[in-house]
Amino acid sequence: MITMHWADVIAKEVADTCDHPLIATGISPTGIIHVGSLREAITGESVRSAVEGLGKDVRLIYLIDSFDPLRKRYDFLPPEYEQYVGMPISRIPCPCGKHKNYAHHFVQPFLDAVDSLGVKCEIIWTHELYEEGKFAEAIDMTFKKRQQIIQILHEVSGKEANPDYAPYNPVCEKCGRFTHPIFDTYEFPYVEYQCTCGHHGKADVRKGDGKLTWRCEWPAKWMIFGTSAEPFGKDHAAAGGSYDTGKRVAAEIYGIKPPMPIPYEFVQLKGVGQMHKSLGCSVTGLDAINMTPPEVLNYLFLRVNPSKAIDYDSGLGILDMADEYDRMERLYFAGEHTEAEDNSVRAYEIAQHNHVPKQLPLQIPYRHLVNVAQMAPDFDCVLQVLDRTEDMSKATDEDMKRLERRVNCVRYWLNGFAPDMVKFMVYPTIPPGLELTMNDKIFFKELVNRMNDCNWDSKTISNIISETGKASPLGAKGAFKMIYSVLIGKTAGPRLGPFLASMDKLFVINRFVQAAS
RNA sequence: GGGCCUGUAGCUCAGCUAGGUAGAGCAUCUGACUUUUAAUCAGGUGGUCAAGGGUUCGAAUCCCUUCAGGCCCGCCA
Repeated sequence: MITMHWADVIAKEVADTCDHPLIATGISPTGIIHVGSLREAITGESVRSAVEGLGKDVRLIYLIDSFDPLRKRYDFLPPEYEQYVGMPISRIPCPCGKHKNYAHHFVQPFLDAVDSLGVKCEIIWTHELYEEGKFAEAIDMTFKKRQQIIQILHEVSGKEANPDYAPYNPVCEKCGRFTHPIFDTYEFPYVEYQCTCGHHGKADVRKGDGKLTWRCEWPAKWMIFGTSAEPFGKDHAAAGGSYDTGKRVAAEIYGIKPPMPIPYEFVQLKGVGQMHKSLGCSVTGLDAINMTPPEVLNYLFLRVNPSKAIDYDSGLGILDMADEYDRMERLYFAGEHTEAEDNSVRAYEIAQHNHVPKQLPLQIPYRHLVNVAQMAPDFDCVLQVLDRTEDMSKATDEDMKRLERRVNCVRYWLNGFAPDMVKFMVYPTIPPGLELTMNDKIFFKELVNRMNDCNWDSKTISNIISETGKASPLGAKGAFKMIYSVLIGKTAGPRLGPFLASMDKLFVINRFVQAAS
C-alpha cells in the first residue's frame, strides 16, 4: 500500500489544477506572536516545496496585515497607547522605538523566525498594497455590489442583514482612525465620510486612505494574487466563518475561483514546568522559537496532519523531538526504513524544503548537548569539550552553524523550562558544606592513584570508578554518589564515564585530590 | 444555538486518498561486557483500533448512530 504524506497529497492536487500555483499565507501582527502562526508559515512553505518538487513553478507569498486597526489597548501596551486604538498599526509608533512602526515591532521577531526556518516567501505588506492602489478595483466592486455582499453575508452566516454594512472603511485624515463611509457620495475613486471626531473628508480608494473589511479583503487578496491554496486556522474555517463567506464573495462579487483551503488546528502550549506555573508564567511563541532548533520545529509541524492539534511540550518532550528528528535524518541517509516510518522520514525530507543536505550532517546527541552546555560557558568551550569525545575534524561550516544554533536553544531551554532533574553546575571547588567521612577520603585517594596514569576515555573511567567503588566500603552505588557530590553538588547526574571524559583530566583529578585531603 | 477536528500500546503518533494477518519511537522489563545512574547493542512484554450498528468474502480504514475530549464561530455583521 502506498501512503502519501499530507503535503504531497495537497501538492498533487494543487499541481493538477493550477498552471502557475501560488500559495498564500499571512499574519496579523496586532499583538504578541503565537506558535500557531509558525504552523501556518511552515504549512504553506511545505506545500510550496512539495509542489516545486513536482516540477511546477510555484510562489509562496507572506502577507502581513499591517493595515489592520489596533482593536484595543492590550495589557502589554503602555497606557498612552489608548489613543491609538482604531488606527492602522502601520501608522502607530513602535513601542520600543527601534522599529519603523507598531506592525514592524511585532512582526520582526517572527520574520526572523520564519527566515531561520528556511521558509522561502515573498514578504508583502498590506498597507503598501493599499498605498499602491492594488485594492482599488476590488473596492470599486464592493461599492457597486454592496447589496449583494450584504445578502451573501446574511445567507452564509445566518445573521440578520445589516443595511449599513460597509465593505470599505476610510481612515479619517484628521484623527487617523478608521471610520464609516457615506455610500451615496461614492464615485470612483472617491468616497466621503463623516468621522466621529467631527471631521468630514474624502478618501481616495486608490491610496492608503482606507481599507476593506476582513471578509471582503481576504477574497480581494485572492483576486490580486491569483491564490491557488492557502492555509488558515480553524477559526476562519468554521461554518459561516470568513472562508465560507469569502468563497462566495470571490465567486459572485469578484468573479474568481477561491483557493483550495488548508485548514489547520491550533497549537497548544503544554507541559510547562511546575516552576513556571507557580510563577504564573507560560510559554510564548517566541519562547518556542528560541528553545526549539528550527529544523526540529519544522519537523514537529510536518510529522502530523494539519488537522491534528499539537500540544507543544516545553519539558522533556523537546528532547525526544530533537532525537526523533536526528533519527529520521539517519534513516533518510541510510535509505532504509520500515513502512511505519515512511511518513516521518518524508516529513524530515519535506522539512528541508528541497535543500536536503548532500550527506549525513554531524550529529551530536541532543541530550548530550544538554550536558555539555552546562559544562561550558560559551560556544568555544563547548567545542573544546566535544573535541575530547567526538571526532569534530569532519565538521563542515553548516554543521558548526547547526551545532551553535542547537546549543543556543538548549541554553534557552535550560534557563527557563528544563526540569531540575537535568540541570547541574560543575562547581569551581568542592561544593561548600559538603562533609566527607574517612571512608570517602580513602576512596578518593585510591581513585586518584588509579586515575593518574590511566587513559582518559569513557570506558576506562567507568571501569576504575566501578572497581574502586566496589573495593571500598562505599560500594559502587555510594561511589557514584560521592563523585557527583564533589563535582556538581547533587547525588545523581549524567553518566559518569562520558561526563568525566568530556572534562579536563587534570581538573577532575585535582578535585579528587582535594576531596581526599 | 451552529460547526470543525480528534479518539489506535503507559506516552507521542503512523496507518484512513487502493478495504486484505494491527505498526514505530519513547517509557518499561530482560540479557550483552565483572562498568545499576540522564550518550551503547540485542531481544521481550504490551492494543476489543472509544462504543454500537450497517455495507462487504473481508473494515482501524467506507456509511449511520452514540459517547468522550479539544477548539472555533455567534465579539471585525
